[in-house]
Amino acid sequence: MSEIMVAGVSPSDLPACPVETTLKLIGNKWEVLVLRDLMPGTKRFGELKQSIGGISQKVLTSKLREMEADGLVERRVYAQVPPRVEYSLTPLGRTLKPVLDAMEQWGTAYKKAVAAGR
Amino acid sequence: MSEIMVAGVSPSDLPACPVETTLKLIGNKWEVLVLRDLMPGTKRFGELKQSIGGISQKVLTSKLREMEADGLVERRVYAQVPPRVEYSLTPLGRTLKPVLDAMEQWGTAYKKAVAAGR
DNA sequence: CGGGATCCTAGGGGATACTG
DNA sequence: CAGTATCCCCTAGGATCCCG
Repeated sequence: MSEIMVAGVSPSDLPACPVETTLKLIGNKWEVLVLRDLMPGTKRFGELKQSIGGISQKVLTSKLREMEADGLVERRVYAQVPPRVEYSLTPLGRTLKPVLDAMEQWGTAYKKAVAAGR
Repeated sequence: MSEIMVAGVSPSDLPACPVETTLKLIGNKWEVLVLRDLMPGTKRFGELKQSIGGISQKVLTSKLREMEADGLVERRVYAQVPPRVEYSLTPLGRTLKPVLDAMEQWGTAYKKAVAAGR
């Protein structure tokens, strides 16, 4: 990750604890789900809304804006009508894959334990 | 994790997606921080409140109760006065270490990038 | 289609006071 | 000390309507 640019963020904005730092960027349920659904590749706004499921467009819009401002997500607008807007992860956003993987693996193991253990 | 007992949870309570399953249990900022601070070992209520920082005792109590109900945290009460209550992670709770580690590593790398890259 | 702009509500969460 | 019990606030987030 050493070559990733992190514009507009001063170290003093960040908590001392690394875990809290991570929470500042993806401490919200919706943010994690956006990450999950963009990890495989680019998606349009509507696709994202569908695949996340249960999110309102207002919230999805605002989360995407936040994540864009944080440098995790890239927004590409195509000048055509009807509008086409595509979202994808930035290189920085993709560095979060290990976190997502850990969550996915734990969830899988937990579900297995629940199914078997009781 | 195959030998962990997960009482009182039916598979139908859980989302299909493993990531969402994980979010159901530790999708909250405070829950992650409780996990972080109990990972090294047992702590008393007051210690926990201090080390987490910025959490009210009402919220801490309720989060600990939830996590206890979810089988992540164990609560041990010592019959003495003044009361002594100790919290620790259950074996199941400890299986979340990889998730916490991933978050910690990402946060560390990110902070380094922010400090250097700009 | 992708979103602004509004309006509105549930409930997460703080502050304070009291108790075993 | 570790809660429980209130009161209260605020804002995350849903629903709707409109617009380029």
